[in-house]
Amino acid sequence: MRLVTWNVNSIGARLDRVLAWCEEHQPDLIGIQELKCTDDAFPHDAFSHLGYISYTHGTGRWNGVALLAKSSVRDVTKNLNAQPLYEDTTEPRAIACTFKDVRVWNLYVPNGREPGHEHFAYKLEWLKSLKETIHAELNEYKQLVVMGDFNIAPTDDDVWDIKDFENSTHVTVEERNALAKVLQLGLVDVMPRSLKGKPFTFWDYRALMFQKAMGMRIDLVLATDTFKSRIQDIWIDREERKLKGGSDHAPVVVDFE
DNA sequence: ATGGCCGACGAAGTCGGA
Repeated sequence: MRLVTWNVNSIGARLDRVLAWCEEHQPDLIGIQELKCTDDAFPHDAFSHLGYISYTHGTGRWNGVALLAKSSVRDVTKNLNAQPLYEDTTEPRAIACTFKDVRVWNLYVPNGREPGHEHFAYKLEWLKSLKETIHAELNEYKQLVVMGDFNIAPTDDDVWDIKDFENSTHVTVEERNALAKVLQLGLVDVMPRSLKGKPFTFWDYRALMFQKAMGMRIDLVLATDTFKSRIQDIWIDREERKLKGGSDHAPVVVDFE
């Protein structure tokens, strides 16, 4: 079976690429982030032609997450338990489902903008609510995966050069501690295999960052030990990031069972 | 040392991304 997480940076702008990728790589379940479209505007038909049922959670211009499955799934959940608001709205950043015997959470963690920003405090609150949600889920599910764009580089090795990250988000002690609290519930950050170079999942569009190998590992797959033991391979499709008209994030592919 | 791109919205320029 094949499970994938991918921040597509607008499903509207990326539709042809995402369809082509799915056709070539045949994920059984793919979680995508940053839809930038409403549930109504989501291209359900285009995916159903490829055999996917799409479960979407999007409200428009920003954010948005979806799960696309080759077979029907159960217990679709949107939002975290007691998810904090941002500017009085519950943003569409979390969706979960039960796929066969595996519980899968697909996340788009808030960016944080800069340390000290209101959005940074929101990011930490959001991660706290993620911890509480996953804590509750672990009572029910042993085969659990929490994946998506975490907007956190877990260690200094997960960025091209930590010296370039002074006063930056994604690498602060606060963010890493908030992630560590989720892991302490009984999950492991499963390290993906890179097809070339360091196992980065994101390269900024600007300044030839991809060509200079200046990336970050911020798209993560967290798994319980019982699910991790079923993983045969986990790898980053950097080839997709190379292509013209691609997302700035690469798909992370989990082959299991 | 700095900035360098891209997408949505909407029709120019601003915001968000990380």
